[in-house]
Amino acid sequence: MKFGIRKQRNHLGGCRLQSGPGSLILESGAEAATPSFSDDGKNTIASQLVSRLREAIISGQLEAGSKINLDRAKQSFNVSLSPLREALARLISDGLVEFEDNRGYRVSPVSLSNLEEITSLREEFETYALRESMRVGDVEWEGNVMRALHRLNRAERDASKPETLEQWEAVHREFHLTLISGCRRPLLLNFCKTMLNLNDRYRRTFLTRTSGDRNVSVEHSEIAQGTVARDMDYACDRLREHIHRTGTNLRRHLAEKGIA
Amino acid sequence: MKFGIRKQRNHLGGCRLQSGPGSLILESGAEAATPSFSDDGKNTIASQLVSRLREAIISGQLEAGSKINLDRAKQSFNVSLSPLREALARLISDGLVEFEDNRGYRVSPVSLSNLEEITSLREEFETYALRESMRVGDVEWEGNVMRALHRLNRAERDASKPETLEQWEAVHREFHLTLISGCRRPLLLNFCKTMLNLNDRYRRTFLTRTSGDRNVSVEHSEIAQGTVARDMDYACDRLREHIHRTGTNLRRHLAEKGIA
DNA sequence: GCTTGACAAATAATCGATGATTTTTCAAAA
DNA sequence: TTTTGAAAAATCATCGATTATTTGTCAAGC
Repeated sequence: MKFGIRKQRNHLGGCRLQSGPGSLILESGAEAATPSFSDDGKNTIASQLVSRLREAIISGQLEAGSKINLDRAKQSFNVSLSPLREALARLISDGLVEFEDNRGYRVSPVSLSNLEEITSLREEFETYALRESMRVGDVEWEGNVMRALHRLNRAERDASKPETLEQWEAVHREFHLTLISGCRRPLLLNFCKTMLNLNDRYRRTFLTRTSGDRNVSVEHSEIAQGTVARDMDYACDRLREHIHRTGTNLRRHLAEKGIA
Repeated sequence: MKFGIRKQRNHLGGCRLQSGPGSLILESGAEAATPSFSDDGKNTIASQLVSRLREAIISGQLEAGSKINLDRAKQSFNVSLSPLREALARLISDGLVEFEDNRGYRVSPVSLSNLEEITSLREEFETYALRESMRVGDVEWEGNVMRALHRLNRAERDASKPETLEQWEAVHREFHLTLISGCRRPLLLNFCKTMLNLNDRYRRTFLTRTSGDRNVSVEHSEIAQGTVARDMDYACDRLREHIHRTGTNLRRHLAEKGIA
């Protein structure tokens, strides 16, 4: 007996979860597009908060390293303490939030060494997962890869339009996750997803546009083509280069901003 | 102004956090041995609960796949709902607990495919971390490895005495973590630690003693010797075999118990 | 001026109660 | 007998208030 939009008769009246002044208004347009599926796993306030907080951190709206004041966060997200704490606790696993007893939560700081670890772990883990996917992935997975590539190529990335940036980020993330989704290893996929999140935070914070000497579309296409052709070495080498180049670019931008 | 045992004047009177009938009494003797260091990171009830719940799950006291009834857990751990929920939320990251909106928390189930994934991921990434450790690890790390090996060799593993089993588990875990602790990659170490936890749950649940055709002490010694000698291929091969053998044994025991 | 320690303010952590959802029960209808 | 659906019970989720800890302030002592 679950269909359509949930009743959600909580204490907040109609204007539930509206956000603070000017910022943090998230994912309110997207879910209107698919109204009958809007309740997959985001029924509770705590779960909604996990998504909203994650997005706020990855997008850079919540500054890296900054302390998360519970009272203020409570107000700007218009929620009460219990779901907020629970959501933050879950975000620790993502590496996006840190916690210390009696000192509360803070947004994980960024650093050069952290970025370098993320990059090298992505190189290792994502190519491993890609290889496994090519080994055991089925035809449906291949189709998903091609579809994800197509969507990515169609999505334009115009820095002047924030909504296209959001959209590009979503399909880009989806592309990388689809590539490795054939491997049938939930724990590995979960870890790769976490690393991708962390990486995206750096990209969205420090990289407004790609470096001139890259054609990222071609890189994506080569990876995808090699993948569906099951050319393991070729696909993995392209993917590794792709990850490595982004890491190098990011490292330069961090250095420019004086981040150690 | 933090020394010695914390005041901890909470509402529970003297008999705080005592557990339910007959089971789940954990880590009460150990902390008396090191009274002046008992408060590293476990001040709050929620954080204490994380440790206690993790240990209860890994040791098998909380049955795999079973639902965690919040009311009952609240009572048997003698805590209130807020820290309990927060602790469980944090444990999701460890892969020890699963969660579903409005259906609550449950202990992650065990399965053959889960075990196989854990084993193969350990083979890949523990050897990767070991190689990195040998590449960049310093002398202090080498010393730590030899000390961990020594402690492991000294610890006896008598199935008839549960407290020695606990002790052996602790030093065994410490040995494996120390091996890779030289790599200077917190995210990688964290992942390996998680996999080790998951693996230990299988071992402690399904393997009361090691198979007769193994000399685990020798295996550990070979790994450690190869490691401090920085013989990368040798050490990694020994470690991989070690992990693989345990995986094979476990798989057999799971099959015997009819677990798919 | 610098340190120290008590006090106050800010913040984090916990609790008990209440609201919301899921699960169970059970009688009526098919 | 099986199915259905409403009511009851059990359980989960959230809230507001209370308690505990940390941080900030500032005057007294050195």
